[in-house]
Amino acid sequence: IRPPHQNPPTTQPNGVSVIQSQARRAPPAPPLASAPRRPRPQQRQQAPPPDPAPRSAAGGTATPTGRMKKPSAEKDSDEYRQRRERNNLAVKKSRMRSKQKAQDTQQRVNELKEENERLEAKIKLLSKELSVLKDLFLEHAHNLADNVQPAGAAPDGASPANGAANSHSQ
Amino acid sequence: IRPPHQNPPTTQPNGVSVIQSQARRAPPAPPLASAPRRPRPQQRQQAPPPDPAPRSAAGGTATPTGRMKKPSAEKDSDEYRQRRERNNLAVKKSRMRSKQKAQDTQQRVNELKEENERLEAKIKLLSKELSVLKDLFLEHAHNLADNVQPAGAAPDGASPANGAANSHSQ
DNA sequence: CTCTATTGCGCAATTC
DNA sequence: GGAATTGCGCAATAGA
Repeated sequence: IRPPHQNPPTTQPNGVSVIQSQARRAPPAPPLASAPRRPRPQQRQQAPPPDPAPRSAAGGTATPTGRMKKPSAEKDSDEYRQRRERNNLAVKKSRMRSKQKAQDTQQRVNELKEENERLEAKIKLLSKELSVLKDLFLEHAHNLADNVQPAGAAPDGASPANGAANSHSQ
Repeated sequence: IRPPHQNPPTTQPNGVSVIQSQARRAPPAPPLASAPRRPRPQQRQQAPPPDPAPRSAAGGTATPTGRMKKPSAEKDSDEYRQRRERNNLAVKKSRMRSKQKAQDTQQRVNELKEENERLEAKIKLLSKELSVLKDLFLEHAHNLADNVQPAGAAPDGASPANGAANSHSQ
């Protein structure tokens, strides 16, 4: 595992503070083979899977220089930058939480495992105790039998411990 | 959760199919305010924070101070594309596993919780049984007392069930 | 050194 | 319009 680094927000590892800066990104930065920006189908919404039409390729870009979607400026926009930055922040936050949750869950597993062991140990103990007591009962019963039967005359019928023969289902 | 969509890579939102071909990405694509590709500081390795020389952009083919790994062409390289693609694949795989693991862990928690309940129920049962048996013992002890003491004469000393007075803790 | 696996990051789409 | 999520690609590493 790799210990998370820590990079204080607003600073890049290399020390470049990238944050709220400004401008630059003149090059549209063709993301490359990057994602078509996935449709992101969600549970409720089901994007039509097929998209048989492989796009007419890059042809469309009427505005090589400009952004197609947005008439013109967008990335140059100061506001765009702000939004991006806020989003980036939100993303970081979200991911942090996600990670934290995963860790917590893992820990939960460990705790539960421990408790399980504890409980099992207890069960073992209780079972043993029970077994001992039962043996005592049996022994006692035998003693009674030895006394009563061979002697022929029972000293008295008083307080016969009762014949409770417990039958446990285990 | 969102059902993974399926987006056949190779399609751009705007309809540009950009995939594995080559060519294109002429623009160095300054990702924006983004990091100059962060050094990714890690525990063991601490990128020398300073890198005072902020790359002179693409130009420097030479490797003055700044190491231009690849003098110039790199992204245009066919090989570059291949590597990227392979990595993208690996990334996807890795993320999938990660997600799967998280799910498994969560499920583990549920299972353990269930088992815990089971065990606790069992403990309850055993405890109850024990308690009953103990009560029987007590009752028996009392009966003995009633018989022996008041009568004054023990019928016989034969096979006295033994005086085991068990004292249980808890 | 090459290749895969991980991981932080920023982006954009989508949800809420 | 805004924050939160999430799939994706990139690049830097870690690991083999």
